[in-house]
Amino acid sequence: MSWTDERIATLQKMWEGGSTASQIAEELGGVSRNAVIGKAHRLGLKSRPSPVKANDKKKAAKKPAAKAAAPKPAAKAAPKPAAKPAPPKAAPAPVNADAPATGNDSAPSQPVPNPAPNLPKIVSVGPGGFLRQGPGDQQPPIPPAPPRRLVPAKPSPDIADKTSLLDLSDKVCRWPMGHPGEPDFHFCGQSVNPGFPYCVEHCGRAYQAQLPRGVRRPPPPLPFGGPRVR
DNA sequence: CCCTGATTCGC
DNA sequence: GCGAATCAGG
Repeated sequence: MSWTDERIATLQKMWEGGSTASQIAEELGGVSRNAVIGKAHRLGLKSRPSPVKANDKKKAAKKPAAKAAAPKPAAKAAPKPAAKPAPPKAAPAPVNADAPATGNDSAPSQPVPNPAPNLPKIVSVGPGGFLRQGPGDQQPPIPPAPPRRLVPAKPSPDIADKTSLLDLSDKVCRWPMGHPGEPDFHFCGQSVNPGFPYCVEHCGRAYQAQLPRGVRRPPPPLPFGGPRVR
């Protein structure tokens, strides 16, 4: 298998979308996890939570003589300024539940299609203003797919209303709908909750409040998460 | 053990 | 450029 433009694009988007190299490799097919990582680095994209690269302490002058026979005298001098965009953590954002704010070309006055008139059991309010909910509280509130048309124009009509891999940007929700590789696989495409990779609705699913032990349920829907069902 | 990404190096 | 082998942390 060779790295065609499409395969590279898939790799790129999935990599940026947070998928692991294994998942990407499995999705692309015909390549190994190492191939994906190698290609990703060659493409220039890299970083992302690496278990190995993250730390850098207490190794400077600890055991210089532990390994005398250094098999790989690699000369390294790459100061990586650990760039942490600090995703959804402690963000003391003013909870303006109905102030979408910023680059919303066309979202007049209907940010959340589900105001939930009865206000069931919201656990907490996320930093971006989305509502955190328990894993089990997702059943009723997703009735109609809100008409979204913030995409300028589509060259191909059969994917006219779908956000494809190539349509992802910082402005649209990257929540995957379906599985990559399937014919109708696409992404949510809604306007993002400012500062997050997902829209408000999917932020509520991505960042769930912890439930007390015993009440927790195992299967939370994760993007690219579970085993493929083929 | 499993997983992860990073890096090296022969091709 | 490619990716298996290897490394190294979780």
